[in-house]
Amino acid sequence: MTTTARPRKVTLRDVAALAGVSVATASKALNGKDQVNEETRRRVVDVAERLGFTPNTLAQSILAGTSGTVGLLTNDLDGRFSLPILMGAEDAFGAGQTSVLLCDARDDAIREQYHLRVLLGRRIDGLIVVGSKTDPRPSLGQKVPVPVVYTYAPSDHDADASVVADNVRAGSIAVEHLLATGRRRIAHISGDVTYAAARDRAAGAAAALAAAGLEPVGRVRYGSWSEAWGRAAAGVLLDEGAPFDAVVCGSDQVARGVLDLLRDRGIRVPDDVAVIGFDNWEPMTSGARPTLTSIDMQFETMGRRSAERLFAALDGTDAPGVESVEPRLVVRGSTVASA
Amino acid sequence: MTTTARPRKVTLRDVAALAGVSVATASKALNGKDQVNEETRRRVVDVAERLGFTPNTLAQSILAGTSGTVGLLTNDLDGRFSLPILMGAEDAFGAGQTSVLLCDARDDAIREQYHLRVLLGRRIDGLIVVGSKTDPRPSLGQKVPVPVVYTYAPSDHDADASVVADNVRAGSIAVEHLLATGRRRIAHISGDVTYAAARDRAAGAAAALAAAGLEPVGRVRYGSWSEAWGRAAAGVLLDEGAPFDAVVCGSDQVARGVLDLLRDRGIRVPDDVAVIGFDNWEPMTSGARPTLTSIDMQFETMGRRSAERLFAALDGTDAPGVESVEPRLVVRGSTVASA
DNA sequence: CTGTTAGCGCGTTCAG
DNA sequence: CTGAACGCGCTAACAG
Repeated sequence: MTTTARPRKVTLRDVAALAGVSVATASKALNGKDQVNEETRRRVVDVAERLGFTPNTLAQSILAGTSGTVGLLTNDLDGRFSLPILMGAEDAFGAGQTSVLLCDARDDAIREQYHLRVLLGRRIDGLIVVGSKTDPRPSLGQKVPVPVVYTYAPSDHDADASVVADNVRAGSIAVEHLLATGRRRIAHISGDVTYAAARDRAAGAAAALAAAGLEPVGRVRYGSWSEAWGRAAAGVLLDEGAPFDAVVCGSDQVARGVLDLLRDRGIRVPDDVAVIGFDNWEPMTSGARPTLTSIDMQFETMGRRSAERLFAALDGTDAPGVESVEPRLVVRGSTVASA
Repeated sequence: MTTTARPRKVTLRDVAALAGVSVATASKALNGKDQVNEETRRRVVDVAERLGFTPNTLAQSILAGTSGTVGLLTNDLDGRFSLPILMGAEDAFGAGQTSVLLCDARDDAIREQYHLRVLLGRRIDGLIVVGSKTDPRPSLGQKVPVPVVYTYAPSDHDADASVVADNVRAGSIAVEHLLATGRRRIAHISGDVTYAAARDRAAGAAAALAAAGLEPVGRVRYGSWSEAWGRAAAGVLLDEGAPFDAVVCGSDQVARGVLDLLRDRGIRVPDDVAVIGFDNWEPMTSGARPTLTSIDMQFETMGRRSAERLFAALDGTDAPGVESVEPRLVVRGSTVASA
C-alpha cells in the first residue's frame, strides 16, 4: 500500500505568490486579458505551468452561474440504442466546453427523480432524457429550472422539446425500396406489439403499400424482438402457402431469424424473396447471409440534434415540439443481388 | 418559441429570508443539525420545499475540497464492452453520492489529454480509464493528482491500479468444460491475433489441454472477430479432414459463424461437435441454433470493482497492481444437449 | 499596468 | 438556540 500523500491542490493564490503578483493579476494573465504587462504574463504563465496549475472550474461556475455541464439521464443503458445517442450527444458537446454527467434510471421513476435532484444540485445547464422505448413518456414537468430535451422516447407534453426517430417513415422507406426492386407480394413480420416502434413501422409500411395500390400478404405478424420469433413466424408464413416475394421485418434480429429459416427451406434470398430489417445494427447485418439490407434510424444524429436543441434552448432560440430524424436506407445483399 | 424567462435559482439566502431566520440557521435546519428549535426547523424545511430549494453542490464542493464526482474516460464507447463496465461502475457509485462525468477519447491520446485537463479542472475525486482493447495501455503517469483505476486495458505501469478480465483463465475454463462433457479432439478458431484477448484465451486453452495430456487439433486459427471468419475457418477445418469433436471459438460472433457452417454441412451440435464462445453476448448466444454456451467475462463486475478500488484508493487503503476478475461459464445447448 | 475590495452560495466557527 | 463573521477559489469592478 503506497500512502502517497496527495499534495494539496495548487491554487491561483499559490501561483500568484510564487510569481510575486496579486491573485487578480495572475487571473488576468492566465485568462488572456490585455491589461497586463507581457513580461509579467510570461512569468505567471510560466509559474502556473511549472506548478501544474489547473483552474478550479467549480469556483468559476459558482460565479458565472452556469456550470458548463449537462445531465444525460438514460433509462436504457443496457439497450443498444442509447449508446449511439449518447455518442452523438457527447460529440456535439465535446466540441464546446460542456461536460456530460451520466445517470442511469433504469425505467424507475423513483430513481429518475433522485438523479434529477442530484443533477440539479450540481447546477447542470440542461438535461437530455433518453427513453427505453419509443412510446411517449411522462414529462418531468415544467418546473424543472433548466431546459430539457427528450430523445428516443418523446415527452407526452406538447410544450416539451423532443427528438425522435421517424418509425412511420422508416416503414414506408422499407416498402418503397422493396417496390423499387420489383417486389409486389410483401409480408410483414414484426416484434413486440406493445412497442410503438413496431406499430409505427407497420403503419408506415401499410401506407406505402396502399399508396401503390397493393394489398399486404396477410396481417402483420407481431411477436417478440428475437431471432427465434423471426424463424417461427417465417415458418408459419411459408406453411400457410400464400405466395410472397418479400418480407419486411420489425428489426434486424427478427430479419436474421427469417433469413435463417428461408435458408433452411431452400428459398433463395434475394432471388426468390427479399428481406429487409430495421436498425442497421452492424453485428446483425454483416453476419447475415446474405448481408442484410436495413433502415438505419440514425441514433447518433438524434443524439447530436438533442444536444443542438439543448444549446438552442439555452439561447432561448428553440421552439418546443417533437422533431423527427429522417431514417436512411442501407442496401445490402438481402434485397439486391449485386449489393 | 416560449421565452419562459427562467427564474433565478433559489438560494439558501432566499429560504432564510422567507423563513425569517439567518442563513446559518437555515443551513443547520436543513442539514439536520440538532442546534435548532424543532418548530423553526419545520418552518425552514417547509419554505425550502415550497421554493423548490436545491442546495448548490458546487458551492459545497468548493468548500469541502471534494466534488463527489469521478471521471469515466473511455476509449471504446462504440464497442460493447465499455457499456456493461460503465453500468457496473455507475451502479457502485450511484449507491453513494458520487456522480459520473463521462468522456470519450476514441483512442486518441490528444483527446484523452484534453479530457483529462477538463476533468481535473472540474475537481473530480478520482478517475476510471476504460481501454479499447485488453492490451496494456500507456499510463497517464504518476502526476495525476487523483487516484486512477485502469480497466479492461491495464496500465503498463506497475504502480498503477488496474482491473482486467482474466482471459487466460477464460480459455482454460472453456476447455475444461469441453473435457468435462467428454470431448477430446478440440480445435480452436479465434479472432484478430493482434488482440491480447485472443492470444490470452488461446494460451489458457492450450494450458488446459496440456494439463489433460491432450494435443490440440491443429494450430489456433486466427482471423477476425466476425461471423464470416468463423464460417470460413470452420469450412477449412472440415476440409482438412482431421477429426474433431469440439471447437473453442475466440468470441461469440466467431462461434456463431462456426455454428452456421456446421449446420450447413449437416454436422449436429452438440452431438457430433460441441461449440463454445466467449463474452456471453446475449444477442449472439440466444439467437444461435442451438443456443450458445459461452464464457461471461463479467464486465459489469469489472466496472463495480473498479469503482470499489477507486473508493479504496481515496481512503488510502488500496494496493496498486493488476486485479483479474474471474470469468464465469454459462452452459447452453451448443455443448450440452439438454441445456 | 497592477493591487485592493467585493462577492458568488454555502458550511462552520464563535459569540451572544 | 440563533446570528454575525469568515473562508473556499475565483473573477469583476474599481482604485492607485
